[in-house]
Amino acid sequence: MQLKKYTDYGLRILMYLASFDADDKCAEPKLATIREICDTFDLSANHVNKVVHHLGRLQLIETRRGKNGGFLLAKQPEDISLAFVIRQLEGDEKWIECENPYCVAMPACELKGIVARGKELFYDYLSQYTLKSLMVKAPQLRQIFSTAS
Amino acid sequence: MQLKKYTDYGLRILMYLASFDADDKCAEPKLATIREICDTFDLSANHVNKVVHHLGRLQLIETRRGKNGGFLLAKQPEDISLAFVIRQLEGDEKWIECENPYCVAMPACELKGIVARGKELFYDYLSQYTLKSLMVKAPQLRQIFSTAS
DNA sequence: TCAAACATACATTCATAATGCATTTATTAT
DNA sequence: ATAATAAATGCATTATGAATGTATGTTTGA
Ligand code: SF4
Ligand code: SF4
Repeated sequence: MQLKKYTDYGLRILMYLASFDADDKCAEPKLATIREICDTFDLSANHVNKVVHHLGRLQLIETRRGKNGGFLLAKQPEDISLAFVIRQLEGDEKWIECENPYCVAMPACELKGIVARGKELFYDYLSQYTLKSLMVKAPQLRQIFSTAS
Repeated sequence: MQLKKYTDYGLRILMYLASFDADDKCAEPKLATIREICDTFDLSANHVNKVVHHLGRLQLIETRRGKNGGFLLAKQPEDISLAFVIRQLEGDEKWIECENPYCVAMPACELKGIVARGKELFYDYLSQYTLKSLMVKAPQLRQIFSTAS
């Protein structure tokens, strides 16, 4: 019972982007690159590669190929729901798998419903937070990110 | 992000015991055995063995070795909290691991706290349910369990 | 046309849940 | 006493999926 690193990596990437996004309002924000993220967080380039691609497909970031390419937030931080991000990156599977193999208790089991509602409660709770909620210490984050090797 | 089968097996065992427990109030309830559980749910004997042992250590069931041995509920179903059972069987690790390897964002990261509170919210929600909550269809469960090969 | 950057596909490694096997210990009916 | 039964315990193995690695393709700007 733990979030995948994959999911957390996605959130780190968004936090990274948002922390610099807040920097200059009007100007076109500088694009970040996979290399940059890997250097900052000391992560595997290929893993980050996939997460970035995923975030792109989710339209949370805009990716640009080619020289001087990279990616940037496609929305305002306050419009990026943590519930959405985590649900999508994590996958939305049931927290208990009752088929596969089939459980005889199924027809009369209250448990699966209780756990399913617990899961929804977790996401409901997360839905009150956005990427902006993670930016209360944006200057410190920016400081950390820009000094990290 | 899914509960371990191990955890679900534990809950099935408790449900099994409770469903028959409700049967006769005053008489010493019949003991269930690992073999019985395995036959009913079509599970691996050794896996169930471990879960039963764990439930015993948690004082949720009383185990008896030797001929005519087995196990039975050590408490009333209404005194067995689902939050406790799931937390114990599942293990109580953090849902995001920020050390191992160490994440540079740590000092300024709001995310870890948000997720940790979400986890607690999940368990708070579960704490309003007990094994008895799973017994609303006890007769049907008993029916299923007694007819399952 | 070259180099930089993401896109894509596939292969491999690693962690751990899940399962299997063997033996020991306790209990009780015979 | 003894044999049968059932849980306790320890260790080995397998299966699954996350995590990571390798390779190549594609787009884009200088
Ligand atoms: S016991 Fe209930 S929750 Fe668990 S597998 Fe069976 S039906 Fe699903
Ligand atoms: S980003 Fe925050 S939650 Fe994720 S690992 Fe780093 S400190 Fe922990």
